[in-house]
Amino acid sequence: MVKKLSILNKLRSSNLRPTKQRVEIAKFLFEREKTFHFTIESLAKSMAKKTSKEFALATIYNTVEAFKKAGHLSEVHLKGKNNRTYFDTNISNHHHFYDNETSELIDISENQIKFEKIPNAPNGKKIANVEVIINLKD
Amino acid sequence: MVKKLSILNKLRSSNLRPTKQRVEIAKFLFEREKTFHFTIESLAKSMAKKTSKEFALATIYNTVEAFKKAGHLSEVHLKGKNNRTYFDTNISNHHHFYDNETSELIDISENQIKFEKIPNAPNGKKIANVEVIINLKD
DNA sequence: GATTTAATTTAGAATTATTATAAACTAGAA
DNA sequence: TTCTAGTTTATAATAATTCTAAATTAAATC
Repeated sequence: MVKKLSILNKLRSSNLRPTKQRVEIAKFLFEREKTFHFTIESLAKSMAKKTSKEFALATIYNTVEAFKKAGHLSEVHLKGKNNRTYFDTNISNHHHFYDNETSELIDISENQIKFEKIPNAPNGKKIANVEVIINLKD
Repeated sequence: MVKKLSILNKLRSSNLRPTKQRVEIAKFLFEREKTFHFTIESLAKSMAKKTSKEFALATIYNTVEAFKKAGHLSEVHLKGKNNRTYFDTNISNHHHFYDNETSELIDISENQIKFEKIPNAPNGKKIANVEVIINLKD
């Protein structure tokens, strides 16, 4: 009951009408202990399993985009071999392990990586943020 | 003449027949002082300018793929906002600045970044390599 | 609770990057 | 010169994503 409420608040406070679809997706994505990585395709499959009537793919796209805009999700700027866009429920500044074999992402919290040396931004630019991807192999 | 020859050698030693198209593309990509970043689209445009008869897009794809397989090009595993695949004539281990506004990449050599702290690979995995992307803003 | 309205969902078409196909062409061997 | 396998090419196919316009629905108003 508490969780359900916080989902509704999360949606409402972001000016997103808590429709059946958004609530279902939000519950699936945000009612978790750990951070969660997914693609549109994997999310669509998960929602199809969870509910009898499956959601339109466009709704998955719309909802994820809306959640991203609202700051509840972040997009991972990684081009894996499967060419799918990854999303992450972890919206804090952080890094990733990436396993190209399994296409799996694992979070690395910001404080697990420290730089001894890093270059300055070129000419008139500033550093917006630093993303580290540690590619894994067997 | 020397340059032309090294291009021919580069192709032949990779078991790539030095066709007109491959030689033209290779000259454009590899006869440079600095490292060069491009997308299929930008390369196609450049080749169209350079030559009267433009190359088939499939040839650009085929050639870039062949050069990549031969180890003359590397693919940048970055998903920018334009959703194009970037290639890099710098095939050594290195890092990048990325300007999301202009979609421009700038190389950072490996020795310009040093880690004070980095996590171990999970479970049975090993670290294949580490890619750092420094996102820029104005 | 019924009515209204604007937001949302939906199916399907459109778009975009990339890959596959199969016919025409060509480098290099014989 | 002839032959053949490797290449190029135009075009079709595929795959992820976005667009569109009609149907549905949340929630405000009566």
